[in-house]
Amino acid sequence: MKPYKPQEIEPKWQEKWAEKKIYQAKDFDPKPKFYTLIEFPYPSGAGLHVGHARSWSAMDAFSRKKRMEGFNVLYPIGWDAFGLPAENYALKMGQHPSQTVAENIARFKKQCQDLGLSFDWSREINTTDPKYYKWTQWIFLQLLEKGLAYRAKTPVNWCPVCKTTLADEEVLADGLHERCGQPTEKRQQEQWLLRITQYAQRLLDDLGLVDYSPKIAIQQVNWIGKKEGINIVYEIEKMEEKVTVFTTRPDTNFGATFIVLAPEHPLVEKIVVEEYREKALNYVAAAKAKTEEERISQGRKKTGVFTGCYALNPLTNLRMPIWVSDFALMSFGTGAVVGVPGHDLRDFEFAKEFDLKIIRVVVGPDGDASEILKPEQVQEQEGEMVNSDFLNGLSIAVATKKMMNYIEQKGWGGRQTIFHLRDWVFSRQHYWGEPIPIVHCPKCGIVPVPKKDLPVELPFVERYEPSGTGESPLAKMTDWVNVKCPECQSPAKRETDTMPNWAGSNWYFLRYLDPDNEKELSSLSKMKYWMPVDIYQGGFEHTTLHLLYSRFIHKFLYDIGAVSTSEPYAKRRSHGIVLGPDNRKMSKSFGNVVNPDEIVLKYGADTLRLYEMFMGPFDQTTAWSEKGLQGCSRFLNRAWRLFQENVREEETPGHLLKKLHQTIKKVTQDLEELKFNTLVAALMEFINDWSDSYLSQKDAELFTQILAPAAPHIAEEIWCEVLGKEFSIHQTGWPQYDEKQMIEEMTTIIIQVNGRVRGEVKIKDQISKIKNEVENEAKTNERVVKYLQGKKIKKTVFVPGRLINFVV
RNA sequence: GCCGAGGUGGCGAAACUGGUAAACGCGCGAGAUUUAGGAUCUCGUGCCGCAAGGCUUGUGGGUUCGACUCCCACUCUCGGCACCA
Repeated sequence: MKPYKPQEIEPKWQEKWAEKKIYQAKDFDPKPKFYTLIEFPYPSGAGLHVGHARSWSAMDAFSRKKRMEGFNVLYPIGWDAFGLPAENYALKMGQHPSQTVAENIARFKKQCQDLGLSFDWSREINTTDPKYYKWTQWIFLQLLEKGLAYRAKTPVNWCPVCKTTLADEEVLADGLHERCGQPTEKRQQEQWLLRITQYAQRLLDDLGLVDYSPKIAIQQVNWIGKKEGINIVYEIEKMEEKVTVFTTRPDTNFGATFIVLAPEHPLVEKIVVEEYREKALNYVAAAKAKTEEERISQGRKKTGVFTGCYALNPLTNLRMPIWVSDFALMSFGTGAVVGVPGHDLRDFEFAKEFDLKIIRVVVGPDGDASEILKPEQVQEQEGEMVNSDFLNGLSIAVATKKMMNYIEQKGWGGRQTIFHLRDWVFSRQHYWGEPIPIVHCPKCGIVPVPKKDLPVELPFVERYEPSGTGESPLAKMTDWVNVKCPECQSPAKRETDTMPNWAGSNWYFLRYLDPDNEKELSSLSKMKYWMPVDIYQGGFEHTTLHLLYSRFIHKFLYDIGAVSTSEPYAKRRSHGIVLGPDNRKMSKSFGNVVNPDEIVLKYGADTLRLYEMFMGPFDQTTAWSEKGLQGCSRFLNRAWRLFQENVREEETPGHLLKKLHQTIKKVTQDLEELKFNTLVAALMEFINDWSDSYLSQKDAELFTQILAPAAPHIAEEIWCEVLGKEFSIHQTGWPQYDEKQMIEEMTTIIIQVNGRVRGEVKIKDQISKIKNEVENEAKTNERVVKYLQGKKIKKTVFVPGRLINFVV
């Protein structure tokens, strides 16, 4: 028998697959299309990660099955090569990013090919290719033209290590930069922003049109953070000015006792009375100077200053002191809060700190109607209104509606919907990104580069370290920066900020459809054929980053008629990450990184692919185990041997034929549902049965076919070299299972007494469905008899073909 | 605090619409083969017990003839969000 040598057979078939171009997708093919998308990688210096290998080989198996089922499958890949990590890596290597990126791409590509992934390489794209980013820039100009890109001086997140601004989505909950892990700061800086907020409602609503796994959809809903409330305008005593607050709980307004303004609120300056002025302005200055980190480190301890003015609560005629405190955020609502200390814990803490009046207007389910003195008494959620005139006795929900109507009728305010989602900070002060195609002219102002002059190519610079001054390194390139204004021809300067790394990934899946198009980002007819993406597989960490951004951009492109669908991805699933053998995140510093190259060299790509699918549920985080890998290697070796020794020129025995059809069914279903772990288990179960038996040539072919998606090389080798079939197995059809072959002639019926298993009986399948027959059989069962002796059977529960339960 | 996911053998995990809990793999034990190791093959392997039998899906309760699965309460772990009005 020939030994199984993956190191010999794998490269052989990889070459032949490439030569025969069997994985190329065909535009406009009459077969039904299927577009499988994986997140294209950033080609890091570390090379392919076993995490990449996991999701790509699983989706490869999925795509291979789709192809065999007769779909015209598009499974493409490209490179997301702009951005901070690429720049940082190049700096570390002392090379230009264009060089390191090219090297890294070459390595990644080789690694993908060594894994035998069925990507359509004819459609490979690279976001740093000027022919590609021409269209990234074109999209920016379209956004500008439609007023969705604008410049503003806003507080932005700043990473002092990477020396650049960041989007909110790039800053983690504890204020750390998601890429480098260092603390970020807030800075005021003139920035390009994109009005993603204008699409907030549609991004929310249209989640109903797509099939995203619930946790992805829910996280997007939370991030968009729609809140419906009301803006209430209060008169300020002895002043012209009025103060507007946003609240979702107007029902508690009979309990409102004070107002708090954010330190940045423009009203502070105007209304603060002389006596308190100095103290207040000092507080404002101090609050503005605080970093995020400092604010967080103070915890919930409330600080603040009084302005000396009072707003009037029209419901109660109560004079509500107006305070300034940094717990009110200028970036949320109107930057002003009405304090209801009895029914909001934060307001309570503030009132306690500064000895402000507390009124109870809700009695909770505990019935406590006493004066509110302790935080535990603050009833925020449920209860019945009290001390609230026309609201008394109503539930919170009813009272809220009633009060909203009342306020609107009285003309004190109007309903307002707000979102947590912020506009997207879209400029970075770095070299390695798409130049923003803008010219700043002293006469004409902001002038877009004419579309015929795109792309604005990134100039080659020797020194591209970030300056840290808030200016992009491109600013030093005077030759490049100084241009004539496209409008008036007078001397002007180019925009030197570049786009964030998310820019190129907003629309890359459209470019795969038409990678060489020089006239448009992708042709409408090709989009009409291929779009939407049928399944998009990626990391959960991109839910509120890339996934949300690209939906926004796609909707915009749809609105201007540049794409054919309103949503880019029909279905989205995420996968779990692969941890190191020590159960920690793989990282150089832990020394627990597993390199796929070494695994391929030692065990072969098929073993690696199989193990990555087998290691655990696809959407769940799992630790790497070399032992588990060996189990998969053994499986392939056993299968290899069985194909050589246990295939006969005879009909397959009945029990094994039945198992084969059951396995075909299981593999078919599991692949469709992305249950890769149980699909591999099913294949293993089958060969365990096969090892005591034999298959006919015809049935051995069927098994090879269902093995092919998961282990494509060994399947091809067996197909062509052992079974003597024609190249290629991956272009054959998908086996159909035959329900008739799966029928069992004998069924095991479980016998229970009082719900406890007391015995079992094997009987003919037809008989197992007849109650009387089974009951007689069961009552005389040797093991069961003693449990029934001397007892009276009160009830008999019979599940046809499954079990019988005597209740005594 | 809020939102989400999860807790099953020594380990990774299975279990359809409520119907034999632990499939498959790892590990472990015994044996075969081998000069030895490794590899391979065979058998065994949830826990307690010599056995009969009993116990077992984070904890406590409930519904049911029957619960990993459904309901209620609690608890722990992980992911996300958070002075968000």
